[in-house]
Amino acid sequence: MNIGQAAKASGVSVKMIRYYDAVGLVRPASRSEGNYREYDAREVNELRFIRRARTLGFDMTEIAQLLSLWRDRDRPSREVKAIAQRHLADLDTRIREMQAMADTLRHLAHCCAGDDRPDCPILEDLGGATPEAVHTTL
Amino acid sequence: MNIGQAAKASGVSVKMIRYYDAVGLVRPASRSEGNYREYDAREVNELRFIRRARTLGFDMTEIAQLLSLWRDRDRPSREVKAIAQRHLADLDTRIREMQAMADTLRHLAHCCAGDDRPDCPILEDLGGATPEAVHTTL
DNA sequence: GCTTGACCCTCCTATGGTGGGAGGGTCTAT
DNA sequence: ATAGACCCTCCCACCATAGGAGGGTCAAGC
Repeated sequence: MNIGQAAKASGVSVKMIRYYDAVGLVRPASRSEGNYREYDAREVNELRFIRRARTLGFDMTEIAQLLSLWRDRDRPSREVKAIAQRHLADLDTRIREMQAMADTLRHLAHCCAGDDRPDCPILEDLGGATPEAVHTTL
Repeated sequence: MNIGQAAKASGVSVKMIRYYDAVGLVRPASRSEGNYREYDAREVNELRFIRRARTLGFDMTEIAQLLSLWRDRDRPSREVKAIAQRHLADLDTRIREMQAMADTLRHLAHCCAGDDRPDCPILEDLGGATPEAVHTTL
């Protein structure tokens, strides 16, 4: 199985397979006589695993850990869960931050007439957050 | 006012001020005899504006547009609102995506015992999403 | 056996926003 | 005059991904 077929079967792009190979996230693929990378079902499964983990937002460091636990039949599920929960906490933090942004923006946009007039609470907020500080520090 | 003072007054790091200068987000700062960048209250206000916009998640392209509207006293607030709403929609999309990730992960983590045993629904999900596809495509 | 086209290879570039550092110049206070 | 704080430019790294150039390999059809 060539890299193109592995890409189709796993849903990971050819580019990314080569990248994962280069950085050592997957073990170096064996090579054909013509120096083509060769893949079997096992390796395609690992690529799938990586793709699925990426869609859940795990970064490559976390995926490397998850992969090695996946390969280890005697892993304690505690370790997997710990990684997942750390990542989950991370996600929740980022979601909260983005929600704070969105809430502020929604409020400002709601207060903005959005017509021909120049008065705009959005720009006022951006420009005038704490204007007095400038005067006092100059 | 030197760049360090402008950084303190605006809350934007020295590094980032130079970067905004280099990429043209702000107009090139005037220079002293010794080639030091010089800032006045007006420019510090623009840096503040940028910082505030960054905390609301606007990217540099959007900020460039917002800045030019801010500088234009005759802008129609419609244009500002349009940019804000586009960005808001973007934020909401990303929030929804991350929430989907978090929800899935929360469910999987909840189902995982997290003890010494190797059985782990998290790894099962990552590895076994659609395993039959591999067999049928090999 | 030769050509064609699909596929593969490596190496380089860019993205976006930020930080870090090297190597060297400027300014200010003692 | 010297020390120390500050500034300058230029380069590198991050993370995950995509694009392209320049060239090799393979399979099918002639």
